[in-house]
Amino acid sequence: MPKLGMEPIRKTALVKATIMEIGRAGSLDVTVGQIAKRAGMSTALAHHYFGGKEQIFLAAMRHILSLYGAEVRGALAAARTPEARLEAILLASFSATNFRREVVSAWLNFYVLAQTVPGARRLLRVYQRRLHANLTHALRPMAGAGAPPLAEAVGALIDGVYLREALSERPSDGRASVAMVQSYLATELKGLSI
Amino acid sequence: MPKLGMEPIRKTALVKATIMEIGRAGSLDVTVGQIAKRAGMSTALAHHYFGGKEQIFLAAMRHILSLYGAEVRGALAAARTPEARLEAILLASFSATNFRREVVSAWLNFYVLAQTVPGARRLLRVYQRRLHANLTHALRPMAGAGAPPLAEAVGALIDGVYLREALSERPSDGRASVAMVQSYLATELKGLSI
DNA sequence: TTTTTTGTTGATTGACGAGTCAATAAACTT
DNA sequence: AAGTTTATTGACTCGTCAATCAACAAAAAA
Repeated sequence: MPKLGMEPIRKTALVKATIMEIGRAGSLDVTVGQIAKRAGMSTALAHHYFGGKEQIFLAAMRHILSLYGAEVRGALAAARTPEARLEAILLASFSATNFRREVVSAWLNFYVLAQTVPGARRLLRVYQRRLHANLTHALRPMAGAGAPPLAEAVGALIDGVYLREALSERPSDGRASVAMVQSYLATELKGLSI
Repeated sequence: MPKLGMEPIRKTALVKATIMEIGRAGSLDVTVGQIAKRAGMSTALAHHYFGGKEQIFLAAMRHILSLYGAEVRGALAAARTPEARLEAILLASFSATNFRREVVSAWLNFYVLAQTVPGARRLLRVYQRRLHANLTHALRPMAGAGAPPLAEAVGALIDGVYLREALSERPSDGRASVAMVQSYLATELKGLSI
């Protein structure tokens, strides 16, 4: 009994299932069969809607990225001062969501994919540019012309801290990560006015 | 015509071939057959010496790590002042070697593997501890008791800068990476004495 | 010299997996 | 009512691959 308009439902189900399976496996070593099964359909249907495995993966990455983007926008909307803007970006970047196993796994494998798959590389660029733009905007009032290079450094620091926290033994602590980046920035900004 | 004492020769050949193949594929999606072929032997022999695919991968990771360690030690040996120590660590971390395609690929996949394979996680810990110890030692004269947490931040910054540089479009520029971390440190250390 | 250890591979096994196809069925169009 | 589009799947193809085995060869030990 084919109900019409299934395409978006099936596609989101597949994307969610893909992210869950990547989290379970810790890698992209996931079969279309596993994804389809978790999404409650046949492998043939998964192929029907996405055409191939790589496109399923890319859709999943796009989804992760859009979740992160929404989180940042949401936090940013309520921020009035530059300091609040910065904190909003950091809180969103180190939120509990981003430390969930599936999300960590997605990001790490995203980096691997970005080496060779043009689509993944493009998505990574989108993330990096957006982060850089947000940081520059927030830092401009404090750092003026020094904002762009400082944003570069803070962006790298965020990625590095995330990487370490995500791969640490203990359950990841977003608050500590935020504090670390903030203390770095505090000194850095103080330095500017000397 | 079996010459004796082949084991170490075969093993190093396999490790090198593994790293090259990982670089070629950009992932761990590499067959034992490809590795064995590049190393000039049969798949059966690869299994004979290593027992399985995972052990080949771990040996390759160990090799990458030992190369990096040797590079750091070499640079550190010549450094007399704390500043020179720091620079040595940075130069080694952002050397051309570490930006070669195979090495980048090995590191990225290493992170992925560290999520699920205990052996890989252990190796990652070794790298992190060693870096932290080296940084703390170099920073102690300048930062005193503040050295350990500062070393933590610098370590994360190094990883983050490496990640970005390794995945950037343009050929990676080690010198710029070193400069970025150094300028961060300069401000940070100046801040301490205020 | 027999035996054991070390090196080596072709061939095979057994399993899995991506993608295709033909077929079925319900809904929507004309 | 006939035709078209959308949804859906079981079965199949074709390929790959990790791991094992049996067998051969040469050096070292006994």
